[in-house]
Amino acid sequence: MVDKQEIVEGEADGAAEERILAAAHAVFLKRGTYGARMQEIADEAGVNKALLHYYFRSKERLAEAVFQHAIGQIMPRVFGIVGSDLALEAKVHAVVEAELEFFSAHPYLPGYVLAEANFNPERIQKMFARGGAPPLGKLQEQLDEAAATSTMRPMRAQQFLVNLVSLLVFPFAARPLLDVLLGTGGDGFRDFIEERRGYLAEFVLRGMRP
Amino acid sequence: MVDKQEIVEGEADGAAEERILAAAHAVFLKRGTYGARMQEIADEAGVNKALLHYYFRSKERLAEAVFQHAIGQIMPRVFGIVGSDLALEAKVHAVVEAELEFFSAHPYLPGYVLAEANFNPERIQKMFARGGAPPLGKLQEQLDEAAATSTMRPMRAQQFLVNLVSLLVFPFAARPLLDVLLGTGGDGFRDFIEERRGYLAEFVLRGMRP
DNA sequence: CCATGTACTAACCAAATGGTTAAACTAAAC
DNA sequence: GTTTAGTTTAACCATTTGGTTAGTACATGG
Repeated sequence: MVDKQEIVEGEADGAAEERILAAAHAVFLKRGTYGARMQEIADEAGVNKALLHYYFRSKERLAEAVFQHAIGQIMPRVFGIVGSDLALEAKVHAVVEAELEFFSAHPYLPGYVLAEANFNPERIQKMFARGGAPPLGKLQEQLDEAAATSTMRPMRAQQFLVNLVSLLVFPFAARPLLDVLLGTGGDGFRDFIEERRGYLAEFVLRGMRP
Repeated sequence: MVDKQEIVEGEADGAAEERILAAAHAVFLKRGTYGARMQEIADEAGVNKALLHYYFRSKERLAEAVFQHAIGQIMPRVFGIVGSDLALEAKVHAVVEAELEFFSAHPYLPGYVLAEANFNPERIQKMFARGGAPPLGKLQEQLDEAAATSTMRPMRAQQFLVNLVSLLVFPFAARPLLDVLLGTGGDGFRDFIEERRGYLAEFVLRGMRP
């Protein structure tokens, strides 16, 4: 048994399958699930269209794999921070860093995920049917503690997290709009985001002050 | 020339055209532009499919009409407030009220607009090519004034507006996700939004404090 | 009452699209 | 060398989809 080497038509290992998934990721994120064409994905992967169905039975299944892969890259990180033992302030800073860094590297992702969630809500329900909720227990304790000592105003963890995530995700999801409405084309947008990186965490925490 | 009266097959006035636009609005918002089917729009409007092409030449044109109609309902309102002579605090409160009220009545709209902007950025560029930018001059003056008197931290109007809009729009755009992740189904979401209505304006303003 | 322009529809069409099939190629097992 | 099992493809298919066409119905205006 050769451990992963050169192959002629069969390239290598699971290379074709991975290339298909990567190509599907690119095409789905750019065009959306309904706008994406199986042929375009095949072309992008340098593979016959039938092979897509060989590895992923249908477009629907392929879309599921891509969606799960997409959210699987960022949601666990954020949930990990939120549920950690970090202090409240540290959590906010950590989430800001994690999301801005990640979305800067994957700018199309937020728009894709939101669109998919809106036009295919059944998939969301199906995927998160069991155990997809963020670990808000610890966060709520911290918020309650801060409220008890009058360090912060009382707030539900859900609201707190949504506020934080809103400020981080929205600019990426609305990027095409911001580019034209605010004139943040190309580098302008990157600068815009960098500016936010510098103040967003404190902005959110200040908003909690009594 | 009869000034707009009853017609037999032609229902009345421009009723058919309006019904088509309304149906298109409903279907496009629910399924997205690529997911929408001309036949479904025709059915929803109770009209032959050919009539869609009679009034709007193509799906693309119909989509443009729907999109323009969609953003034309809310953007001018917000821009009006932002560019008005209201005091900074009043502007924030007014925008919060205006957007939460509007999006509560049109919950699908944010998701649709963002998806459309992402998967069809050319349309955005084309539509806002000339004169679509928000009037930030006045707002920036107010922010500068507040910063000069150390009432608020300095901030660019763009950042300020994006922060405000992020907090207002994101929950609606991400509603299917929040419903399942936070368990805000049906009434839960409405309550969630009502809670925000009570504190968001002050939250944003507090975030600006020095 | 006939010509006219507008609104509307049934039937149709070509292209695109997701999906299938049968065969070919490859590497490893025997 | 032959078999076997996993990959990969060219060709094909049924259906869907946006769009067109030819014609009908009808109110109006001459």
